[in-house]
Order: sequence, then C-alpha cells, then structure tokens
Amino acid sequence: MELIQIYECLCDATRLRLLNVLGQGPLCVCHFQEILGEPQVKISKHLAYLRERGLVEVERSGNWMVYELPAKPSRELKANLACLQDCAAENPLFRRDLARLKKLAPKFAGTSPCGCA
Amino acid sequence: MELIQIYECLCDATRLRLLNVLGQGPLCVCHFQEILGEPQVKISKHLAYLRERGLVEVERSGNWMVYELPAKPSRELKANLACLQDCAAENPLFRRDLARLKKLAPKFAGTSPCGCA
DNA sequence: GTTCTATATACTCACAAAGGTATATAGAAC
DNA sequence: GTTCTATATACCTTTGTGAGTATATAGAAC
Repeated sequence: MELIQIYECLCDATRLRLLNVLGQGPLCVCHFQEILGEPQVKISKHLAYLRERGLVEVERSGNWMVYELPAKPSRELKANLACLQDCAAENPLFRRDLARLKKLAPKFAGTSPCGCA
Repeated sequence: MELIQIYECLCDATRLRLLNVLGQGPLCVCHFQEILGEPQVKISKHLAYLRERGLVEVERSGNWMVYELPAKPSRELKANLACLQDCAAENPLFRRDLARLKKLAPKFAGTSPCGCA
C-alpha cells in the first residue's frame, strides 16, 4: 500500500520540514542545511529516505544535487502534501523555515545553480 | 509537534484500517477482530498505541471496550482523517473492511452494547 | 465465592530507524 | 594529474516498533 510509505516519510520532524520547504520549489542540500540548521549527513540521509519512497526526485547539477517534489505525484501524495501545507501554515517551526528560505533566497541565487527562489 | 504523533499512528497498515473503520462509528475490540481478521492482541495493542497518542478514545461498557474517534479532534487530526478517508475510498483493502462492517452490522447489533451501526 | 468473557499487559525476539563519526565519491577547478 | 567542494555512504550505538506467546485484569454470570 503506497499510503504507508507516504506516512512513513511524514513521521519524522526533519522530513516534514524538508517537504514543507520543498513546497516552495527545488533546493539543494547545502541550502537545506542553512535553512534547517542541521548537519549535512542528517539532511542527506533523510533526503535519501524520501527519495527511496518516491516523495522527492533528484537531479545533479554540477556538484549540487537538486531535490524537488515529484513532477507527477500520485493522488495520495498530492492529497497528503496539500494537507501538510495546510497544517504547516499554522506551525511556528514550519513558518520559521519558510521565513528563512525567503530571507536567504537572494544569497542562494548568487551561489548555486538550482534557481532557489 | 502534534503532527508527528498523528503521522506515527498513520504509518502502519493495521492502524490505518482501524481508523478507517472507526470513521463509520464507535466499535469494540472483538468486532475489529472480525472485520480485520487479525488476532486480539494485535488489535488491542494497536488501539492502545492510537489511544496513547490521542487518535482514539475509549469507554468501558460492561466487558466491552468501545473505541471511537475523538469527540473534539484537533485541526490537524481532522484534516488528516479527512485525507485518509479520501485516500481509503479508492483502496481495495479499506473498501473490503467497510463492506464487512456493513455486512456484520446486524449481527453486532444483537451481541454487544456498542451500537455498531 | 467460582467461572466465563472481553480485553490489556508483560515478555521475548527480530528488525528498522535515527543520530553521530569517519570516509568515499563525483564533478569542478586548477 | 592534484585539490577542493558538495554530497553520499559505511559503520556503530541507541532506541523504537511489530509480532507472537503467555498471563493478568475487570466485570458479568452464576
């Protein structure tokens, strides 16, 4: 049942934060590091976990690995990501991550090719 | 973060099935057993897991323990249960459980006090 | 009181997950 | 080629989870 794999991905705070930020657009690992304030290995492993279960897709761009939400999400995934967005909008931690993303966006634009907006 | 606890509950097939069936109304353990076709201890432990995290509530009625969804679910819980309902509607296993519930309802009505509809 | 019924809990085992440290890899720059 | 940078992976430890077997508990029936 694919639903389970989705929920497995959603039951960790770090992964929820990654997905929340990804809702704004593609991003590379080092930018996740800055936004979440978590070590590289932790970010990287959780992204691998999400990738193995089809919650994110990756593309290499030079040295950078650019992660994004699936281009064609399943019905279940779409529903759950929408639900997460909805819940995240009221949550301080999630909001703080998005605020940081917004603040760092100009800096990112100059230092990487992933077009972080 | 309460969201995490919700997702922890949702990342197991048995618990998803329990919650799906509970969407139709309160039910006691032995009826879950019949509907899911799983052993008592398994049902009972997963219900305890759900209860500890506030996803279900219990009330004793004689020998029976009647479980139901929270009377006043949080915003997050409400959103996620709705999402689950939505996804479950398209899933064969979930549909089968609901079909069994419907089929067994008359029998339940005669043998227990939980008013399983 | 004893017995029965419905349910919960304790205990075990196997396994997955999360975090940290150290190291490997792939591509870019030189 | 060497070096640097970004990212991934291996390994280890701790903790949590799921399932099963056996046993305990609480109330009902007698």
